[in-house]
Amino acid sequence: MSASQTRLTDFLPYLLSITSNAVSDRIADEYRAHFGLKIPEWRVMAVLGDQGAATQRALVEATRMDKVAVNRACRVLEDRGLLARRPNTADGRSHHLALTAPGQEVYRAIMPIALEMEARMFSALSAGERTLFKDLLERIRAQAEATGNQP
Amino acid sequence: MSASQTRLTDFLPYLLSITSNAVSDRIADEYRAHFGLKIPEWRVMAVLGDQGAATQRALVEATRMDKVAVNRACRVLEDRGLLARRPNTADGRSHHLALTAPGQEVYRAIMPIALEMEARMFSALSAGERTLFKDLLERIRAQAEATGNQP
DNA sequence: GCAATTTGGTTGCAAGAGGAACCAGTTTCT
DNA sequence: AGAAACTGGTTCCTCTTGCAACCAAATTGC
Repeated sequence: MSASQTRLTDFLPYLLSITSNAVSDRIADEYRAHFGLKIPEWRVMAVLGDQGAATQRALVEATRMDKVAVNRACRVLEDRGLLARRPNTADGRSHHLALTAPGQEVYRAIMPIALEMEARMFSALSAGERTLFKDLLERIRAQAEATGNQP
Repeated sequence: MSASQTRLTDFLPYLLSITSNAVSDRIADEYRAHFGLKIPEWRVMAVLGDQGAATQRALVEATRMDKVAVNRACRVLEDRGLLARRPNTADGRSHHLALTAPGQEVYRAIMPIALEMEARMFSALSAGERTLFKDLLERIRAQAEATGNQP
């Protein structure tokens, strides 16, 4: 029972933040070095590679990123020819976005690296601890988001 | 054993990132609403309130923030009269920074709120789970930082 | 069928974060 | 003691991020 924990380094939000940053930085380096992709771009590719075509709206939901961030990431990927827009017959405002052939190749090349990097990054945890960790994160996030919306 | 987990929402770095952001956002709101403090400023106050005087160099270590961020936070706190600089007799380049009397009052007012907020944010976890979670975070961060430094 | 509201997407702006260059004071080496 | 290398702190600049306003297409209500 830590009686009076007033040390910054004992605060969970602080620990959570610096850990997340350490991991993100490390991963961002890797993606940039290997493919010149930033995290938002990689996230969009991950969703499209996994789910197939989607609108930006759908990508916002899937990645939990701001719609501006999604838009920018898509534009970059489009400019690089990794992603193509096709008109959405059901709704003239949006487009169906999908990976092009080169985009799918990049996706297939990235995926194993992403998984291997995740494995390396969390190698300090046993398989059981990893699933437990996921579960804890999920509960914390749910709580934080629930707490947030009382205007 | 998730055979082929290629879903973005199954990636630990992704989950870690969005959870950390959710918590940070929530906390940032609280500090801003109550005291007009940003997270970097709050971190500096937390360290000074707990440890007493320190140089910026020491604050950089204690908070794991960039030295520019520390400098800016200190300047803001100084302008608000919450923190004072005293010459460092041992080293003319740096100063000893410490909370002023009003600064200590703010610190004492913030602390219970910070603790209460932490408790609320992590109320989804049992006491045992919280310590476990801390431990897992620590190991992950160590691993991430170790992985990072091979130039 | 047309006005009013909503929604997907885009643009612009302003704040935040981090890096590189820089200054002043300190240590090291001769 | 003086030159060279180093370090704490500051400034400057760039890149990223998020919000708010905006446009165009679509839906709702009359």
